Amino acid sequence: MPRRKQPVDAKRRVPRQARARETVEVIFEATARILLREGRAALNTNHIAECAGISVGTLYEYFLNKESILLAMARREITRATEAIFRALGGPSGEPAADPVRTVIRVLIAEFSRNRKARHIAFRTLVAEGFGAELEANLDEISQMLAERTDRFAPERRLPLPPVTVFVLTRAVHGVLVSAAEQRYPHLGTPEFEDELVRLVGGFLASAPARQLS
Amino acid sequence: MPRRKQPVDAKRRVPRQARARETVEVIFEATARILLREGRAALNTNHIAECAGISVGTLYEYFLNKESILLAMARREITRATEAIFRALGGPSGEPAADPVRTVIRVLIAEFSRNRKARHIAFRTLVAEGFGAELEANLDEISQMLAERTDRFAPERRLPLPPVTVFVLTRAVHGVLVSAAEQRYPHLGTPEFEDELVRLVGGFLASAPARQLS
Amino acid sequence: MPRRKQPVDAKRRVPRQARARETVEVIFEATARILLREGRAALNTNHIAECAGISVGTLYEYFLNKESILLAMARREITRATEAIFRALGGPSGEPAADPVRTVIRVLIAEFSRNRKARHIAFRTLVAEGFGAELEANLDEISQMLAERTDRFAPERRLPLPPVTVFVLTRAVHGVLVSAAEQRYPHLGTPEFEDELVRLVGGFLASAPARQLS
Amino acid sequence: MPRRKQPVDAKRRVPRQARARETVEVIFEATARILLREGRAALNTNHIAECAGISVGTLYEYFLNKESILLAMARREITRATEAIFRALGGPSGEPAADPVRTVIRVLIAEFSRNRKARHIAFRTLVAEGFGAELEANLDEISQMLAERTDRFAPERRLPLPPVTVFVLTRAVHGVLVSAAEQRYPHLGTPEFEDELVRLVGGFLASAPARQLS
DNA sequence: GATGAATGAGAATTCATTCAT
DNA sequence: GATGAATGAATTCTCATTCAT
Repeated sequence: MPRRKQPVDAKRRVPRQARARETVEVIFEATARILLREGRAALNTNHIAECAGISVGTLYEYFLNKESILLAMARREITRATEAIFRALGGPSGEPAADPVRTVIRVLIAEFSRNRKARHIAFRTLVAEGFGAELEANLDEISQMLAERTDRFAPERRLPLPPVTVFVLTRAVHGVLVSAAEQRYPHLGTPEFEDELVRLVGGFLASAPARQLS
Repeated sequence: MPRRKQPVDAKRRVPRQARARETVEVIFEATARILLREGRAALNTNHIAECAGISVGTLYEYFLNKESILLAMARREITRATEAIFRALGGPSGEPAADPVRTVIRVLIAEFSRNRKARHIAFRTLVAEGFGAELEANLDEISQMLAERTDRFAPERRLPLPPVTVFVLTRAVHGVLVSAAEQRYPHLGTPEFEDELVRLVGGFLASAPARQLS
Repeated sequence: MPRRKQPVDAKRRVPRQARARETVEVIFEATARILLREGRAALNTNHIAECAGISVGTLYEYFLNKESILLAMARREITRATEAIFRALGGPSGEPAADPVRTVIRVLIAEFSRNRKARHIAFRTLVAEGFGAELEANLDEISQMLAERTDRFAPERRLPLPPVTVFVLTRAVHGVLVSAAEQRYPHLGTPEFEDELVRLVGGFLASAPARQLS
Repeated sequence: MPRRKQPVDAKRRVPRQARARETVEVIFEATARILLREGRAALNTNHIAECAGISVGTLYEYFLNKESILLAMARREITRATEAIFRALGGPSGEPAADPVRTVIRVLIAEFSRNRKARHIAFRTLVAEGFGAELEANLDEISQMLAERTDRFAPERRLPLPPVTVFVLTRAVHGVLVSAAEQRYPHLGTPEFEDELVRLVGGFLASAPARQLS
């Protein structure tokens, strides 16, 4: 590794043309493929470029360095998961899902099942590069949205939840999913797994101490 | 000629003498300091040796390679946490703690509060190098032990818990603690935080479906 | 050229052992050889290391980058020239040379005749990297020394010279030498050349307006 | 595929249209700005094009390669200086200036005061690329012309000067000016500075050994 | 046991130049 | 004439590891 280190953040060429967006996509795919097949240690820019069928130079037109690729991937995954959840819940103003908790968990499981290894490594990079707050903020955003939603359609629920509860709840679910996705757990995707997660959340919420309506 | 990558595992000299143990300790401290202050990317053997005030050659007397340092650190943390839990629970055959769940959680919080970031990075590396199984095995071991214990003193509990439940429970707790440690979550260490975690576990166990005694 | 740019200044390993000093010398020689035979464009760290019979890694133990090698060379040349002049003039407290101006010019010509091309490129780098002031300071230091000396042994001379005169004089001589060394001028080293330079200085000093003794 | 290094010389399109001349000007300005603000190391064609607000492709319409840009800049400066001197002296066949030496020096000081650093770097590059002869030839051309001129109007002068004298004289003056420009010497532009230079040349010429008329 | 200079494969990154649009 | 995305050879630089002292 030569000279240390540029910002990692800060985009290069903004992919405006279709061609450019394609290139970025190809880079992401190559990165994921290498991560999956050969592991993080085998990930280097020359290899990515070769795998992607582009030249190193082109790669550097779009990304500042190796880390920033992983960073971008992680961010895209975050955006994607968030959108999937919104969509599943019927959009910002849509009809409430019958069981919002189960809906969200189902979507999350689906997201974490895609591309397990690359996703995980990308996320790890996000945290390692000091952008872990983005991930955490996203968890809070989702739970915030869920809370509002539940509130709107089920005001008898004793919400809003206090911040500590939200923190524990989101990190618990996230921790289970991350661990399961980490290539070690074969049951990610089974109905039992989904049931257990729903029960985790349900049990926690059910045991919440009564709280006066605000 | 650098001859790269030997099996990461397989210990070198077992540090028996006091001097040797000191050296290992000094290496661990240097590693933690670098991880903490300069991040994962700045961690390399030359730097560790320099920071530790020893020569690279000496470092290689004690560790087979870079990864094995992190591996050893992470293992020590795991061992330490496991022992702390055992101790708190009164040893393998000791008196039962009044509330084993709370006892374990209290110990875990204490452990995660120590040396937050360095510990986390060591863990992350453990996982990255493909030794995640070790970490996971440890989680399962602890929960297994807890389950037995609870079983022994509270046989009316509908144990043993099915593996999926154990998985979700342990990873949920671990996920919360990791996130709190990583983020320097200000509430890590408050009674409310402990209560919430206890409630998380308790609520989950309480909502477990009835199960016929085997 | 990868990532831009480290300090250029700031030494690495200080060559204390004889072996180390040898290595530095070997690097300098290789650099000079390449510069002479293949030109500045062909100068790269791999090539230098190969030429010097060492590995690139070793080169980087002693120098931060390519520029810092040139920088060090230039500095060594400056030191060397200064010492040669001092020596020729009989040391700080020695007997005065019969003709200090000619003595200094002779030494300077000898210095500029050695290693013309490498020397020149090293100096150019010194200036390009923003350390041109060192060179200028050296010129001033030498002329300062000369002035004191002449003053001491020939107080009837109308010294001290005003700063502008010193500036013009030193830069004039230096300019002539640099230009002659620049590979283009074949007469560097002939007695006529020396005579002309002595005349340049002599004529200038002779035409100095009278100046009251301080 | 970047195909490197074509003969640095050999012009491309001769900028005939006003638009074309404008583009060349913009490129020169961008180059000077980069040289000035970021140094030689930061000078590259992509950067120049970006700075100039044109595309790299366009840049290559006007210049064969990077070096030829600097070459053209340096040449323009030389031409400009030469023309200024001719003009000041009243043209090739005009009336003689009262004091040709002072006239030339005044013009040179004015030239070197403009655009100091960028000009200097362009020159340095010219030399580095092996076109130093062009610069030197120009110096000789000017001094030659001056000599003729002085000869024509003051035949009692013991001219022609021998080549060594011409060399020393021109390089001395040039050296002083380059150093002053490079160092942002505060006195460049003061009457004293001009006087000193005139004295340098005058003193040198006055001390020339008698020479029989050819 | 300790040292630390040396190694060199390998990874990162640049930038002059082209060419299809 | 202009554009700017793509190219990839060339270079810089790192760092795990060894081994002679």
